[in-house]
Amino acid sequence: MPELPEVETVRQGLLPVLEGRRLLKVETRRADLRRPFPPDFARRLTGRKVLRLYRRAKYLLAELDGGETLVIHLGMSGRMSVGVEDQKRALGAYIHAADLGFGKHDHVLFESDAPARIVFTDHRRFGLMDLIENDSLEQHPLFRAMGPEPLSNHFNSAILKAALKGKKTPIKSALLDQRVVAGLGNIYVCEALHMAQISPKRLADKIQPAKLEPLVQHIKAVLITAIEAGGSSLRDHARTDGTMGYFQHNFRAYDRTGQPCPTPGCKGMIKRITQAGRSTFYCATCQK
DNA sequence: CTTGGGTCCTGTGCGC
DNA sequence: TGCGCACAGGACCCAA
Repeated sequence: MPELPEVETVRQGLLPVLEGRRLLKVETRRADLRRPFPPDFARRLTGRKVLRLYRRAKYLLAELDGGETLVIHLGMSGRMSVGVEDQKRALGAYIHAADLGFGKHDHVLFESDAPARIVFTDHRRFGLMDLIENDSLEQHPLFRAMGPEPLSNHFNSAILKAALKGKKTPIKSALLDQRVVAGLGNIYVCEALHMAQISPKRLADKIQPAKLEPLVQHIKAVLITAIEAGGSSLRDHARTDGTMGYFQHNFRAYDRTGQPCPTPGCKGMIKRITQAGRSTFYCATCQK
């Protein structure tokens, strides 16, 4: 599910209940997600204070007192929700018993001293959680080869040019490669390529140099706009309060098969093709 | 080294 | 209404 804008939206929703707060209780409700939780995961988290909640690419990172960082990846279907009972209690509303129960795919519970009850739900279980020493975070296999953060100054046309040099894959696949730029997924790659009017089939090292800077700017722009919209809510993504993002209403190409191309003056239709096993949506008329 | 394909898992929507 | 298949915001792992 979540690409950078969705993870950022989740981070912002969790800030008031996690950053500067202490974890009073942590409970895992099964032994693994994509892989097992680290040894004593819940026990090692209990009582720790979250000094800072930040994001790297699609990872949520909670820096804890004691020199370790809780690493969370939402996979395809992961959600974090702040318990409705906390919101209702704040409003003085009646708390329904069902609000306190667990669903079938609620895998991790965090309680902070906000106070708040935060539930991680992930029906496909492609998500992961780990606890890593701060000093070894950058060298950790999850982050070691990761490319630049797209909204930072470390992501620019010169860096992108170097990263694409010699790449034999289509640009669509290259931009999904987290070593090239970290945080894009299927939606925002399709959207950025449409905005930049670059064909997803064009080989990565064959992009005209003059088109690289616009591509970089469109990538940044679509991410920023999507964050402002609270991300895209298709199937699984919701904000931590359960409300939906609305960037899906701004899609130009993604999931718009058969609809007219929104590029001004373009008479094309959005097509769906498969690249590297994933759907690509684009306009063959204006994307060259 | 790079690249492509299969795989993990569950749920949903479609055509028949 | 049921069944089977395709597909879903991701990213490993392994073979070539």
